[in-house]
Amino acid sequence: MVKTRMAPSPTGEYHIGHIRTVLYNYAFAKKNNGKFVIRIEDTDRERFVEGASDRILQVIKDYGFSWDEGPSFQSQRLEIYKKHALELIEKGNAYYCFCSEERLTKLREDQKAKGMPSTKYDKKCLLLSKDEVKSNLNEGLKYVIRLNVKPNEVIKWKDEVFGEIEINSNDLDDQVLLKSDGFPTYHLAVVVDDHLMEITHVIRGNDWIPSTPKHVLLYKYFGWELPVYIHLPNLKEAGENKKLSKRFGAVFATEFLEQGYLPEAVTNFLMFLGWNPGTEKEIYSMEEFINDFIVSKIHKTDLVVFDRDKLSWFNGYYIRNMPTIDLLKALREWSNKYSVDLGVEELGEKYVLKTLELVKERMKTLGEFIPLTSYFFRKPTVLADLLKKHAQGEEVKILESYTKLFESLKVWEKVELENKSHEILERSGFKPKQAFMTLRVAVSGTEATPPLFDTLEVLGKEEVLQRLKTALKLLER
RNA sequence: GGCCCCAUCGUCUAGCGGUCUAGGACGUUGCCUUCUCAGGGCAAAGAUCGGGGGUUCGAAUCCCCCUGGGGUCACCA
Repeated sequence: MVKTRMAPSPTGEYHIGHIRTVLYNYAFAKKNNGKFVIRIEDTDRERFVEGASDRILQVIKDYGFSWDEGPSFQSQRLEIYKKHALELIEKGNAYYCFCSEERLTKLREDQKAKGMPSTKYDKKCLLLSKDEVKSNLNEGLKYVIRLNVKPNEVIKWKDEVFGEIEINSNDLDDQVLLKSDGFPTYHLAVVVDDHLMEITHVIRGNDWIPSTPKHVLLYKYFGWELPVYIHLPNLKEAGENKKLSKRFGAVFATEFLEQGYLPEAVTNFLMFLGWNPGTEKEIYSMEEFINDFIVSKIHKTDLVVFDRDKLSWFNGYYIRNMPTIDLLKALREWSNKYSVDLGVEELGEKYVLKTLELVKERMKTLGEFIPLTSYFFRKPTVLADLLKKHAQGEEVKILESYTKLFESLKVWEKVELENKSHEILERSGFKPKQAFMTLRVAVSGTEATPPLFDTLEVLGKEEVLQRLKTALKLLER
């Protein structure tokens, strides 16, 4: 059975790139009727961040994912890793090392000074006799357990995306497997856990390629079957050739949600960062993605730009194509979850729905609802200059004649408003733009709104007349 | 610096020896729809496929070199 996993480390906030990795792991498992598991890799006590794992789990859920097993925590499985490290010592594939940190740094400095191409541990402790080791252990000396890498051995494996990769063991260091605090390092823990949890496919960022040979070696020493490796192109910032940076916008998975991006829009965007179906279809639901996701279609490339403009387009697309009633629900949930005041409270659900109907094709994020609809819920601030801008000196005449017209109307709906408004144009000689822009500004305070007569209809007769009156007063001064 | 990986419009990409005068999407520009902004429709600009050698009747597609970019070299993951 296919089994994939996501193994977050609770050392900070979850990055949007991590969600993309979750997405691919999840989809691949589901596509193959397999399982997706979550494992928390909390083996670094120094960088451990309180509450981080809860937040990571939460954001994975917020993006619409669920898991079939876990979360399990590596910190609760310490004995298992130690047992396996000992097993390797037994076999001669690992050894105790009692070297101090000072010696290690000095060693590295010396190697660097000598111009050695890379710095590596010198296997000093491998020379220790069994008795020496035993007495060191009895004295309670601090130790680590290191991988015993044999020289000049070719290590190779086949990556499903990048193909055959091989490396000489001379380029590998005697990696620490078990730290002096009794915790395993990543390399030991992943291999042991992936094997014990029967993970069949490892899908992760290609920044892991350089450490894969260590894992391959470990599998070999344990005598275990290698999982299938699928490395993904990493995400980068446009123009920077660098990792995503806060300087250019959100980078944490939660930030996008906070700003009013829809999970399904973000995941749709993420799907195409390193994968495509080979067709021209670009709008994908999770089900469709699971159905069409094929590993051979993962783009074999180094870096992929995280194009915020395209994300924004996806989000706008999802917003305007969502039934308005569902959008309103999403908007309310968002405002509750992130304590954002929509500023719509007193006017009732129906009214809010009408305004949303008018602005939804203009929204790129949920948050944009607020500035886009503010004049529907509060009196706008109207600037005299703006009022005069399109009126060509006729602002008072325009506002007065339309006030008179609107007062006389029995039916307040947009077709009627539009027809009657055009009739005035003919009689008075106002140009459409001249009159309608003036009205628009008087009623909304801005030059950009949904179609004027839709706006007037929603605002209602009383409110429109009041605003026209206010505008007229402003002009008197 | 050692090792590993990568290289098609600005960006995400299609392409797997001939159908490519290189297709789509985002972005950009223009036109139409119109009272504005969006949205929608249409159109345009935009890559001699990083460069140079091969292989082949024929290469974006295969091979080599160069260049450029990225990753990684911890008792971090």
